[in-house]
Amino acid sequence: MADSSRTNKRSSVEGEAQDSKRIKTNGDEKYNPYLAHLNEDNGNYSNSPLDKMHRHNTTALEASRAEDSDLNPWTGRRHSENYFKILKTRRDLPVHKQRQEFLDMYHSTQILVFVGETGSGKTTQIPQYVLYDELPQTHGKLIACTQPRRVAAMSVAQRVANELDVQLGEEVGYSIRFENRTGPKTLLKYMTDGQLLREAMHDPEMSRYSCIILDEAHERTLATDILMALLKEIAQRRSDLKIIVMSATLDAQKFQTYFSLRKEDPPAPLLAVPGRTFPVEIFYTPEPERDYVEAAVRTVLQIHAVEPEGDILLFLTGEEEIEDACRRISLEVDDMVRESDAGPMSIYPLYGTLPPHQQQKIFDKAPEPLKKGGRPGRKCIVATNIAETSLTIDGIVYVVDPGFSKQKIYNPRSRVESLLVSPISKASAQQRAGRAGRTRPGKCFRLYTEKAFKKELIEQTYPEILRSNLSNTILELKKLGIEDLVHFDFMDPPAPETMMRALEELNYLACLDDDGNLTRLGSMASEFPLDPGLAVMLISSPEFYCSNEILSITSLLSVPSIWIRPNNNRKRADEMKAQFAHPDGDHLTLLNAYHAYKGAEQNGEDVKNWCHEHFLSFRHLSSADNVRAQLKRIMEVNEIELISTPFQNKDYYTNIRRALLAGFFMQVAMRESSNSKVYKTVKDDQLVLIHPSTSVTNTYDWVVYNEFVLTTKQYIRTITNIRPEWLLEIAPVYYDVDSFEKGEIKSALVRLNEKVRRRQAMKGGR
DNA sequence: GAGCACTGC
Repeated sequence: MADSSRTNKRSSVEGEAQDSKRIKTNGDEKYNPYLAHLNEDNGNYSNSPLDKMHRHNTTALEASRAEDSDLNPWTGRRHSENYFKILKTRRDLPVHKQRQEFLDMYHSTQILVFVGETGSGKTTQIPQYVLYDELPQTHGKLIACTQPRRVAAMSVAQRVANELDVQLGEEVGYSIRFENRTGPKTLLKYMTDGQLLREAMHDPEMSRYSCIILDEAHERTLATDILMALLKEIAQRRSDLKIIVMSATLDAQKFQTYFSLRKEDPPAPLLAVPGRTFPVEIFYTPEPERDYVEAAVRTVLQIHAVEPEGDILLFLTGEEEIEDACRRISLEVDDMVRESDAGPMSIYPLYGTLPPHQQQKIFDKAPEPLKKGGRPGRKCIVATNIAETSLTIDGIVYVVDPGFSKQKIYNPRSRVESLLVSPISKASAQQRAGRAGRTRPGKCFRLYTEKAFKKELIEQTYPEILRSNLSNTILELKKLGIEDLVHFDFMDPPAPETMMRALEELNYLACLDDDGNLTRLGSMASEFPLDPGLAVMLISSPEFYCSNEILSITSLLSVPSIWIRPNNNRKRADEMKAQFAHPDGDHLTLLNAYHAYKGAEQNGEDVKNWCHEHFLSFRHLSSADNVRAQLKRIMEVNEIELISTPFQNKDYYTNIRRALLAGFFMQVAMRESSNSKVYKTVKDDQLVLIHPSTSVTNTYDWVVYNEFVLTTKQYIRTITNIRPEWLLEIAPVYYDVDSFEKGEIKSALVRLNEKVRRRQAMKGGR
């Protein structure tokens, strides 16, 4: 059956392929097979086994033959010995057995859903199967495979380049922020999902690609969700574009249903490949645990006492909890070694803000027995969710899962994103358990009851799109040409209130006009990889004669904090920070620190050392520098002037403070009353305190703040003193007195208006 | 007088 349908299609497909050969698709003669002989190192298409293959009508056998040949069909060079070694292991992967089945399905449909568990080889193999069927060199369109994380895009691209026996950056490449390793010969490109989205803003039809593979779609990152919706639309206009959605098994059906293009269409076809993992035995507690950290520590010690050799992975929710648990485990293990001859244990904390060299330590070997023939040592890693997806550690046999993680939640009413310790989902619990079975059969100890697992845990973690502020997303979608956001076909549509809040904010920022259309400012703002407020501030900054400085501040605000404050040296760190402090605000303090850093660099100092001495993060300062360079390029393209007020000019800092308001006029707070430390945010009247990390010692009546943080109390963090008159001048629409509820802020604005009017009248009278 | 789940452009 399958064979005859393939033969039937052959004629028409062949016609297409020849057509596309005649057309020079991308203006680069290297891609035109008729000119290929002019190109010495790329001229083997005419003898290549690929020549006999017909696009969208190839077989697994043909591909295998091409792969087996002495000459590399993609480069014309002789295959290395290593290539054949790798080829052999590739053919042992579970996915290999289904290559023909995959091709049959790929040929018969425009969109297909592919599920494969870890170890199936889907991320490396499927794009290569597609490559041997798409034959991109005949028509010049690329194959893209997206990943949620940069490291994955880089390492998988390297792996696949090795498998195909080509140089990374040539036929196989990757593209991530700050690094594009692709070239004119590139046929297969790994990239982050965010990067593809950014490309789409300039190429909304994604016309450079003939096939787009979305990997790890089950993670449901914001970018993946937008891409899915976008691709679903594009697919209806571009019948030549193929789409593969790759996911873990659990939610395959949801993807299938979603990717049925029209209501009357059947669900998108599904291909499933088994993974290669070992069984993991699950244990539950008979009763709910009151204190999960305590229970987790106890469980780890118990494993160490009675279970055979094998490393332990414990999931907790954050840095503090992890460091605390590590200390407690370490003390107890010392006792066990002394009292009951237990084996040694190395304990490693693991969380995202840990510097990379400390993260690397988790890959150290487990310790040797203390004496010859003694009880074996083991490794215990205490990690956040980072070990659930981003980092895989081989050798884990025991997983301890208390069932919690910190999750971002967004409250559209108060417009606050915050982190909350919440129960994980079933999918997460399953993923965590799976970490125990990567190298041999393992055990997972869940510190909750089986009933709680079945009845209380939700199936899937809510996708990010339902838990985020969408201002940035909405701006991107407008730039992508989506007019009707209300009917835009998201897999999980965000709450209308979240959308309304985003539209409202973008309207106040003048990125959208009153009809919801993208303005010139909005279009320009979308070019920057920044939140809309920051982008608008940056674009407006030449009007305040300080775009150089605002560019620096913007970069510093878009990287993690540059201030280091070690627990054992807080005082010294604070003293150092005070050296950079500007009395008027933290934004200016940041700028001072950055200028000092650049100064040290220009003086030829050892900057790493200089940062260390000044309790500044070299890592984050240099990444701010990277961001600055990228933003600067975008400014130049958009002809946004780079200017400074001379430092000697008395308005140097005033201009910067005023410029901050151009993007952050909605993030202003007024002191509740003189002699109070409590502030009230404008319009939404939240009572807040200034975050203790501030370098500002004076108490000002009006401040602009960078972020609202909800922890033990409500704080505003990174603040700068402003004059309220500036608000009337810079954001007159937002500060229209009539739009304010009755209260202190409204009265203050009324008084302010009168003052301004009096002053103008006096000027006019003179 | 706090804290920083994790990504990404």
